[in-house]
Amino acid sequence: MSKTTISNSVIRRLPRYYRFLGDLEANGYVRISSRELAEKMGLTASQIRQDFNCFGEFGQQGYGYNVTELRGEIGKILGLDKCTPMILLGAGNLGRALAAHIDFDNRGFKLIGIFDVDPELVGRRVGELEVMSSSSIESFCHENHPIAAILCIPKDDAAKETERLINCGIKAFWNFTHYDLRLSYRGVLVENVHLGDSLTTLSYGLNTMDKK
Amino acid sequence: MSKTTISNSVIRRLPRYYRFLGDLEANGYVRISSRELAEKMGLTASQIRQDFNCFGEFGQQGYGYNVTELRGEIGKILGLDKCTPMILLGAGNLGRALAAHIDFDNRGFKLIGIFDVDPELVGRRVGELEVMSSSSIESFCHENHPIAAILCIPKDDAAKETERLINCGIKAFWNFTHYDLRLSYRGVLVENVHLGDSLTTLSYGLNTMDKK
DNA sequence: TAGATTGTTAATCGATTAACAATC
DNA sequence: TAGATTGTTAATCGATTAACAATC
Repeated sequence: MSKTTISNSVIRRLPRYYRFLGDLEANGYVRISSRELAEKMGLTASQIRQDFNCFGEFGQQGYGYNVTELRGEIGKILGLDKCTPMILLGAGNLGRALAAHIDFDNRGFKLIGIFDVDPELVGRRVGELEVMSSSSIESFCHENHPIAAILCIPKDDAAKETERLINCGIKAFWNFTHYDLRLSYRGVLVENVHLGDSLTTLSYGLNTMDKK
Repeated sequence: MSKTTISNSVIRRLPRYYRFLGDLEANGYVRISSRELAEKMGLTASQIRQDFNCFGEFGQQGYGYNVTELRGEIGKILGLDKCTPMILLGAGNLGRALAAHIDFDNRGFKLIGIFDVDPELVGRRVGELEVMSSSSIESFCHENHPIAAILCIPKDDAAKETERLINCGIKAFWNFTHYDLRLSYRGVLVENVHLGDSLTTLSYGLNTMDKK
């Protein structure tokens, strides 16, 4: 029976399931059991069945799960059949790399605008888009109604620009800023990516390893 | 009393403590109580005290914690006083952006070499370094002994290159590949960063928000 | 000394794992 | 039908929160 509230731990595992199921599909798998999937992913079969059953009954007793079907269901749960318009603030190294590197289409988004304050960068081509001046964000949003935004701007601008984007109708932030975005406007989402923190945990690991 | 095994949840919070304490220090804070820090970080005072006490007694009853001192202790725990030599594999968009964008020095690392298979990229300057040919990895490692590596290479090369780097003495991987690095060579660390998965959870959030 | 706040133990909460009846 | 594997309930484990004695 499907649950009403899904725990964060489950949500974080969904994209990974989706990814593994895609690989299995590409390798010609038609069916898979929770036991076999657990083995491949380094989880327990119990956990996998619990996770899926948060959303419905996708399997069949005695058979397992149909790979394509299950992947489709998880894709729908993740909203990957959608195509939410997204903009990027900050066309520096990282911003440009994300614009070029991320497969937005297969993750439920479409990148439709890139902005920077630096006149040197304005007009520069990044993939299919041309960097626009930050001053035109309002008019652009008024016309094109993006719903999500990537933040690749300096820490000190983050609070101000976020406020501004919320006023432009942005509802979801993918934040690469060194600023901990933790706003609680009702109905505004934040996904913080602290690459520095991630690297730091690696340093911790090496440090404690040495001491053993 | 300090614990022997530290849970992963605690470890993941350490870099964030370190970051917040840095901000506090920059803003002239000398002391802070667990209650006040909890408020700023969106945690509970209990949790903060529990976390710190995994490593020792850093506070003082009736006073709280000395900001600079506590930050220093956490920095030491994280190994930020070290300077582990690190190399980068893959000088594409993302690789170059990381090389330029990440503050390695303040996270316990030093980037000392960048490699790519593409002859077009070899010789290109990225920050202070020049991209080298992947074929010279072995000789470079033999001479310079890097301990950590960033993987920004295609998914299909990940398994092979990882193996190769382990043979060169690499002990820690910061993996941006779409490949789930989950090797269990004794004494080899992996930090997987799945940017696509992170964006996908944002899609999930928007998708479920809409349905309410 | 009185007030504040830690370090630490006990209680609660939530997530993972185990078990098993239901059923394909 | 027998074997396999799910969906789901119960048991366990771990992490978070609450409480409070110790002490600055």
